[in-house]
Amino acid sequence: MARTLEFDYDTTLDRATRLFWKSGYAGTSLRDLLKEMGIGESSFYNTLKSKKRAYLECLKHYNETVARKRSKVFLEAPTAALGVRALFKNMLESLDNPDTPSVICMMAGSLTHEVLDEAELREYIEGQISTLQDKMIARMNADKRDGLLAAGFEPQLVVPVVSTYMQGLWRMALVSYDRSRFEQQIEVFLTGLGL
Amino acid sequence: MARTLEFDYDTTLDRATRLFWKSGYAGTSLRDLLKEMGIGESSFYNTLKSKKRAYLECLKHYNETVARKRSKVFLEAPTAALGVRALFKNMLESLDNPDTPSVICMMAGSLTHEVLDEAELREYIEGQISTLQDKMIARMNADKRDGLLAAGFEPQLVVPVVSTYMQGLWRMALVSYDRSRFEQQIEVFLTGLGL
DNA sequence: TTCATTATGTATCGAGTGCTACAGATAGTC
DNA sequence: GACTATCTGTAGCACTCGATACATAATGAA
Repeated sequence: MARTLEFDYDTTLDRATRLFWKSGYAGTSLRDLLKEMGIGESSFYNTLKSKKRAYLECLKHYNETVARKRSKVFLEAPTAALGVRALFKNMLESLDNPDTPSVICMMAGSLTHEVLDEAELREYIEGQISTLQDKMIARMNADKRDGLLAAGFEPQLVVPVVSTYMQGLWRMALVSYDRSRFEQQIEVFLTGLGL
Repeated sequence: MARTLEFDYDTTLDRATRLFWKSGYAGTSLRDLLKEMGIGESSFYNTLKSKKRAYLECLKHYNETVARKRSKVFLEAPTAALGVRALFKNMLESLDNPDTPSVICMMAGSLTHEVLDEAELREYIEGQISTLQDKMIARMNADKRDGLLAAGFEPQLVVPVVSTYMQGLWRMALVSYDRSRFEQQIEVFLTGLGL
């Protein structure tokens, strides 16, 4: 009934995601984006509606790929404590991997001044963070019942701390990253919390 | 011998600082800046040299005022442990204070993608962070000798963790801030580290 | 006063911004 | 082929960006 899309949407979105991830929202111009995606303005505004919406779409795509793997890494570990450790290990591997677009997680990188003005984006990020936190809390509570975590250990209090600390690590990596130092401080952090 | 400045440099820089602090580097246009400062292009480029240099100058100004008070808050506490607690309290007060330009510390807010491309800025931030960390470590070591901190407590390992966690808190506050929740997780964090 | 020096206001630069209008190309339906 | 519907390339929109050119105004030393 009508003309078909000439480009593959998923591939294109993936490329856009890598660019946004690397340079952030403000640091990525529409021209850069189009060049990377290999499409023209018309195709862009036809599928995605604006730059802002495109960013949100890319962030969702990021979550369904990279971030999804992370939560899988956590959930598939034999215990919650090991799961948290696996999360940090995954983070360090990402930092060491030269193929990673940016030194910072796209979700973490999205927590900027600009976010405050974009309600939809902020709410999405907020939701994603709390969803992951809930998964971690649930898993820890299960471990607690199984006696894998101390009776005094309180997941709903500890998890936000872990989550917040990770945000900090992503940021710190921007200014100076040294694997062994990071491993060292992560160890201090985790043992302090009883993980 | 020559014409004198018609505006007060310090006042003007202070205004610029508050604007940069509030909206970030990319989020602040030169026009906004000039309007807030109450000067023209000529005066701006005569004293500060470029927008980038202006931002760095403002960040330094921020450190000499706001951040300086913070480190004072830490150093003047009776013990290092109380000093760290005072730091977090100061942070919460800043978050609660409606007169604070931004919900995020300007130093923390400067840790963005853009920073990576600006060597001078990055090095400055790096230096400031490690300077504060060194002060904290020194103070803790003194407390340790005085028996105010456990013998097993290792300042050079713990301080980076505290520093990183604070960065994370500033970021988290951007998306959702609740004082009592923050107090709660800070308490969990600190007691875990033995502070 | 003369003069060099610096400060300021105005106008504008060229480049880049996100975005849109519009004509033409491509598809399925009749 | 005619018709409708969607896609795409090109050109350009109105605007903002950071930065600059230049004439003019103020200052103090000679």
